[in-house]
Parts: sequence; structure tokens; C-alpha cells
Amino acid sequence: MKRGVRMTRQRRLLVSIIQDSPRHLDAAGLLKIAKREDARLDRATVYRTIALLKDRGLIDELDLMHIEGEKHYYEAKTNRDHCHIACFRCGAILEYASRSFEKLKQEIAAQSGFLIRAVRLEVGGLCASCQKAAHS
Amino acid sequence: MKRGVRMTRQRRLLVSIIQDSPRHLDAAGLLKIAKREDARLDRATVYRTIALLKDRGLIDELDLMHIEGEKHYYEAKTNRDHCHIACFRCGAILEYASRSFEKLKQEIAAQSGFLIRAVRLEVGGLCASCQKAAHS
DNA sequence: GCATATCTTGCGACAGAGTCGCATCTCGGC
DNA sequence: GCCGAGATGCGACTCTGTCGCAAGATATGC
Repeated sequence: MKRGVRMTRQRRLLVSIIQDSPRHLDAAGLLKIAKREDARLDRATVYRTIALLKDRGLIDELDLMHIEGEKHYYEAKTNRDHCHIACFRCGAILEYASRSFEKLKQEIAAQSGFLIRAVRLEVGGLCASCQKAAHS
Repeated sequence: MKRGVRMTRQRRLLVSIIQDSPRHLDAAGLLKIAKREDARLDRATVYRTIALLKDRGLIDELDLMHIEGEKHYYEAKTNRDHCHIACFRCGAILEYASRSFEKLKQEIAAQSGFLIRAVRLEVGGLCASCQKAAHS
């Protein structure tokens, strides 16, 4: 972060929360946690920070098949694209990356002529244990 | 549609609009078109109908990489999953299906143990002509 | 250190998406 | 045609996200 973008107390806080979070957060959840450290932190700041980080490619936006409502979730960007597998029943989220996924990406780029900048693969279904539990 | 679900004038209208639409519609767009035929049709009815159709697997929900705002789009469900490729610059939407996509799906199911019920692959980038146009 | 131009924040107001309860209406089975 | 389950329309509401603006913080030059 150089050239006119400032590292403020608020941004430091928000970034550290996103990076430390074991699960994916949405804007409201992020705000709630941040407020525990800084009660005056505003919703608008959260959205502006998210927009900034998204813009610079530091986080990714997901919606996890809209398991609960229409929220969007955010996660620190890893070097490799991966997909999210969400269980409709228990809400578990699995992450998945593989060579086939990378290959499919390349195939799509080649056939469509697109310069791909973002990929999002989300899968919804029943996880193994919920399949057993729900043999109705 | 049997067993307690009624085919009302409103539902017939909404379903036909979704099926006839050449492009993906969001709830607001659907409402707007529907109002041309039935001015008293309400927002709530649109959402309730979408929920019903989604529930029965007759339509799919997409968000097309949030190209314009946070809307969700809907499309009549085809027999084959396919992915959407959106151009960030001109907003064009391409659809794409391939064997590799099907294979990846199977691979994910096998490795994760999930029973897959929904897949959504969305790709964002620059389409071929926008790449040429934007050689800056 | 300190001043200062510039970037950010917090706040309030706002727009839009989506949901809910309830009275009224209507579909479809008899 | 009649009737009851199921839908609709309406209004009120919550939640997400955005904007303009005054006040506050930050990095830089001195």
C-alpha cells in the first residue's frame, strides 16, 4: 500500500480481523467484531475498506450459495483459486482446490477469448454426515 | 405443480416472462416487466414466486460477479450445469458448458463426499473485444 | 518536532432488496 | 355455483450498501 493510501488504525483492525478469522465473515459480522475493539467504527468504514481491499485484490468476495440470507462473505486471498462447498443442512464450508479446477479455468479462457480476472466456483449440497443423518 | 400449489394468473405471467427473456433478469426487472401486464402485481409476489421456483429447482439464481450492484439474477434451469462468464467492461454475459466442467463436478463430489445439489461457476474478466479496446 | 495538504472517518440521510403479517381475494375440487 | 386452502396485495419493517459533508487523522516536508 503506497501512494496516497493510508494505513489507519481502523484499516489495520479490519484487515487483522479478516486474516485471523477462522470462518468467512460478512460485512455485518466484521463490523460486530470490530466494534468490540473500537465501538465508534462505522458501517461505512467497513464497506469502504472492503471495497478498497477487493479493488486491490487482497480479499475475495463470496456468497456461499446464500446459505443464510443474501449476505456476502469475504476471505483473505490465497495464491490459488479454490472453490467453496457448502452444506445446506449443517452449514459447513469446505474449501477445495485441484489441478482440474486450474485446467478448467485455462480451457474456459482459451475457448472464450476472455482474459480471466476472477473465478468463483460455489457448490451446494449435503455433506457426508448430513447424508447419513437425513436418510428419510 | 401439484398438491396444493396453484397456477395463478400471476405465476403464469412471471414464469412466462422468465422463460421468454433473452437475458437474465433480477427481481426488480422481473417486476417491472410484469407490471406492464398487471399493474397491481406486487414485489412480494415476485419474491414469493422466485422462492417457490427456486425451491422446486425450476430456476437458478446467479449473481454474475456483481457486475452492476448486488442484484441477483434468475434463469430457467437447463438440464446441464453451465458457467457464466461476465465482462467487467461491457457487461456481456457468455454461457459455457463443457465436459471438463462435468468432470470437475464429479471429482469434487468424490473427494469431498458431498451429495451435490447445486453448482455455480462464475467467471469475470475482459472479453476479447474489450481487451483490444483497452490496450492502455 | 511541527505544520499542512490530503486522505479517512463518523455521522446522518438515503435508496434498494427482501421479508412478514394480515385482510381480502381466487383457484380448483366437489 | 360453493367453499376452503392457498395466494395476493398492501403496508410496515429490517437489513445491506451508498453518499455528502464536516471533523479528524496521517504522512510528508521542513
